[in-house]
Amino acid sequence: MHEHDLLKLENQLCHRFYSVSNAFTRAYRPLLKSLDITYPQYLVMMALWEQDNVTISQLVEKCRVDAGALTLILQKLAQKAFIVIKPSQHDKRVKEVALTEKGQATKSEALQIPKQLLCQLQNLDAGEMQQLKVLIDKLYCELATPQDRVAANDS
Amino acid sequence: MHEHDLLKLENQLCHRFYSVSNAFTRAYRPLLKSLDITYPQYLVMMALWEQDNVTISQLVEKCRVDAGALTLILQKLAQKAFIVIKPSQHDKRVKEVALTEKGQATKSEALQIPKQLLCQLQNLDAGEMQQLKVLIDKLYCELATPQDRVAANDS
DNA sequence: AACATTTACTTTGCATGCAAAATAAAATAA
DNA sequence: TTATTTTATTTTGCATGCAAAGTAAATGTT
Repeated sequence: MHEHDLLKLENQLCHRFYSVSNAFTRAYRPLLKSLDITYPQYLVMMALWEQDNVTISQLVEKCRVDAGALTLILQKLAQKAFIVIKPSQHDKRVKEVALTEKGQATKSEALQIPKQLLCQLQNLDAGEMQQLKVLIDKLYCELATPQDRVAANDS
Repeated sequence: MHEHDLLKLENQLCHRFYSVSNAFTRAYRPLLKSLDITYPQYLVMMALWEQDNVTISQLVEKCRVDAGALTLILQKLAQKAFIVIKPSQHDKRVKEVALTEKGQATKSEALQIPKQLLCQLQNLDAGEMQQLKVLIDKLYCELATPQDRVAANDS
């Protein structure tokens, strides 16, 4: 590859991730509409369905959502009565996030979402899907800042 | 995989793209700082370095940036004197985007960017990089809306 | 105990990303 | 030609993503 080609868009891995990530958000939007949540809010809900009663910093680590943005996301999920946010008893700095009954109940509806999306990805077989996951995880570990990397390896 | 696992974050391809895409943006920021441009602005500049004097809709298609957002991005690149935007002679609806001398000259500086970023990705060999690109392109074709897909196949 | 430091979040300011509505000009139809 | 429709781009309103500054509470230090 000539030096000149280094700046071509089609050679950029980053541009592929940019395109696909945005495409995912657009693809999820109609599926999430009936739940009345956005894609980042969906990430948070998935984390909570997997493990309830967690702190905000645990959500930041698991969802890889910006902490500042998460403050607003959680406020909106609380407004919609999916979650409740309460200060921790032991440490007043810490806030704990818990699913409400509505939040828990929504999980069964949400189970349809991945199924519907997978229908749009018939082109990729399970093996390719797995390959992608492995390669992307490898990529993330190198790309993430040192702090992020520590968090990623812990999980 | 149990139905229950369908909603686990670690099983979501979308979350991987979300994480990596954001990580790319953060990784590029310090490299782009000396050029005084943001990551989306960099995408537009790469497109222009590859082909100058293009219309806005051509940039939308090539960069896969939202048209509404592109209006602002182009305004900022014009403010910084990287580009000039002028209405087309033949069709007053169309606007043509052209690099200024400064915009052209910046290309040689920008050549350092991909090199610096690749240094952070030593973990992936050329073969894995290529695999990733192929798989992601395949994914994009399925994920993109019908309109997007037409555009992707044209290029 | 009093001060400095670290930690967990929130706030702020700026830059998109996105859908949907709005504009203006060109192409078509009647 | 006039009315209708399509096309290219912009505007609007809302939701992040991000770095950096700000807060308040817990820890550590002297």
